[in-house]
Amino acid sequence: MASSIHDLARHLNISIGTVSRALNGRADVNADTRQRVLDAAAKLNYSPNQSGRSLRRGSTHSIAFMLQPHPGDQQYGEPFFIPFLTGLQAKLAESGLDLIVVMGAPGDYQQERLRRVVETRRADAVVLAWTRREDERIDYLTRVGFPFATLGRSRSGGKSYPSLDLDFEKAGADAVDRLVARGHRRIAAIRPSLDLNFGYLFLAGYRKALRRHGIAVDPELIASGFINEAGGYEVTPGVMNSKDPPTAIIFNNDAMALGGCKALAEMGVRPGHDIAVIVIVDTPLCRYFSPALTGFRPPLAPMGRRLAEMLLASIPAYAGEEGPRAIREVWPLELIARDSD
Amino acid sequence: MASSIHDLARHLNISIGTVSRALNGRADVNADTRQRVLDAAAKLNYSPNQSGRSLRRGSTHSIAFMLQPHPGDQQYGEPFFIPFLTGLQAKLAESGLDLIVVMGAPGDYQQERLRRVVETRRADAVVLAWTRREDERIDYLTRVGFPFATLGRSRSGGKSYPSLDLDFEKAGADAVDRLVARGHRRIAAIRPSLDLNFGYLFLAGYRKALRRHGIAVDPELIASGFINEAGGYEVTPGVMNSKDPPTAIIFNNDAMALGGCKALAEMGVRPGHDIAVIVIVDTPLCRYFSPALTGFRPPLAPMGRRLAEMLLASIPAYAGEEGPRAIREVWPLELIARDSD
DNA sequence: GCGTTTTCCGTAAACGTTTACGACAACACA
DNA sequence: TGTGTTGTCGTAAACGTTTACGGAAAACGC
Repeated sequence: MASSIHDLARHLNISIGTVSRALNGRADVNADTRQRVLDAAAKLNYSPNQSGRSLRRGSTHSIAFMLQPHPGDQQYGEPFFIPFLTGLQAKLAESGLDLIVVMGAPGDYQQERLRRVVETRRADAVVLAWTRREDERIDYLTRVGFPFATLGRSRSGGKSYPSLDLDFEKAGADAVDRLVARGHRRIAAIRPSLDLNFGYLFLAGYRKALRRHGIAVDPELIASGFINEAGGYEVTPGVMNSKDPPTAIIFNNDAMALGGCKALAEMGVRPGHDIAVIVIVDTPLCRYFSPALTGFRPPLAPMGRRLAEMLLASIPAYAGEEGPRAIREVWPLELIARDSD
Repeated sequence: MASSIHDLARHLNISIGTVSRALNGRADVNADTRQRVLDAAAKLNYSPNQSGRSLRRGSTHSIAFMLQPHPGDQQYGEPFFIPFLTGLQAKLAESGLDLIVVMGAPGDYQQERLRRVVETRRADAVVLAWTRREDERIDYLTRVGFPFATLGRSRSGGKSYPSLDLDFEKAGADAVDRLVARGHRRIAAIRPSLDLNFGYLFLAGYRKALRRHGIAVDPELIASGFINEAGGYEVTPGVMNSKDPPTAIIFNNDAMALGGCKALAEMGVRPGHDIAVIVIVDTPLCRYFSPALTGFRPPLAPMGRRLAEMLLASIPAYAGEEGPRAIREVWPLELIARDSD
């Protein structure tokens, strides 16, 4: 059914070696025969068998992105990644690479899946997201020497791999600065319960800025929950019912903010009027919420493109003349002022 | 670095044929040697090279899901699919199959990517989502005889392939019934502009129910926009400014509803007070919105599992004794009453 | 004219599996 | 003792590529 390189060779009465060389643009083939091969390939609708090619070349020509629902996030997922993946895909496609997203079951933190991808050599490299402070995936990949890049930083694995992250620490501090400038002194922080590194960084920036303003950090104003609507909803009443309630809340992401605002509404407190709200990782949801939520919008698609570049630059086969190198970048996060603070 | 079947054979002093048979659980191998092979495989951390295996078997042991941002939906994506994919993955994993998600660039409607997957034999079957009324992807796949299943119906391709869909027509009608029972006669419908089949079905149900109640369908109350927040936001003022404005709006999905509610808020009309709102495809967003939006929640994870079963049942190699068959199902959509209508 | 280089192409091995086939031993049965 | 059966294993081919190697013919230098 599908035509192979042998079909082409038979059809043209030449050897398969020549066909392969013609197709792969090698120099030692007559311009004339090359054209004939190309024409025949188009006519017979030939495209190379991926398995045969990978087997021989020892590379799959594809990059894997690990995607996995979090525990406590069974119901819906993270729209965050789609534009990121779009950018990633676009850049990889320019180098003729395919992006495959491998799904895992919720909760098992990818170790199993990751091993499977690596050991069955399903991809030439992987991209990790939602890095943790100490990340066993990173340890594993560096240990076995498998190429990878991360969206987000980690303390694991040294500086040997490319990574791209947003400056959540600065965003946390900026949010505090903005709120303090508007007269707030009681500022709550709501972050994910998992040890995701961006939650940690955000909190570090929050703490630092508070201290800089001479405001004591009050543990009662810091809460953590699942990184979704339910998490924000469950955790917000706790900080509101503290002895000295906050006049402002910073949420780590949009879903938590949505849940939190629901809880606030049920308590009769209106975001933007009775309390200020800022969200760190903002999405279109924030813009279309009422009141529109002030937040920091990540440039996801450009980040995807850039991380693809960085990954490629770290792999000997794709790195340019400068040779392979592990680029690490941290991008600023820009505040978009809206109506909620 | 990675151990092959030859390494195992050398290590155990037996032939590669026997090793392979032992690993694959064939009958003609001594129970004793089988155990030794299994032990050695575990010890040497062996796992089969996917390319070699696919090449020989002629199958990749993986199923592809095509994911692609829509035009006009550049910025963020559709969280809808994550739980669906989780269910799909879980079921496929039980049969030892991998799920790979192949990303495309926004807007090109997958044709190119799909051809690539099929022609390079990257997967044994594909799963399509967001089916259109006439769907060239389906035409293509039936034409070349490549196995597939769809989430959603289509008029293309006859009844030769498995499909699972939700009863959007009934949901549309149910929404109208509910609103009419509560005294509404001016009911607007806001749906996606693309010819996605679920938008079409929803509108058909809406029309039918309206007629059943003796209410004329007013074209001014029907609008279509991009299937995201921006789409709902842009289109809602139009129907509100019609000569005889609606007292109720049915949105096709949560993102459009969010954008629409934003537009309503800016016009000073409050969902749940001044106007009734129902959304057809509801997500956690609807629950945590204020007011909580009445909607129809799709059981996404079970749908994923079921579609995997149906796909497997349609492929000779995986179908049971009944032989391959194309199961088609339409599931009911259950209304969850909340505060917005 | 001869020797040397260049151009182009065919041959065959290799990548890691799976599997049809046959070989051999052990055993059963007459 | 001969014949057939059963259990276990090795051999080798095959899947579709890529590529090192060598060879034939053409082109070139003198």
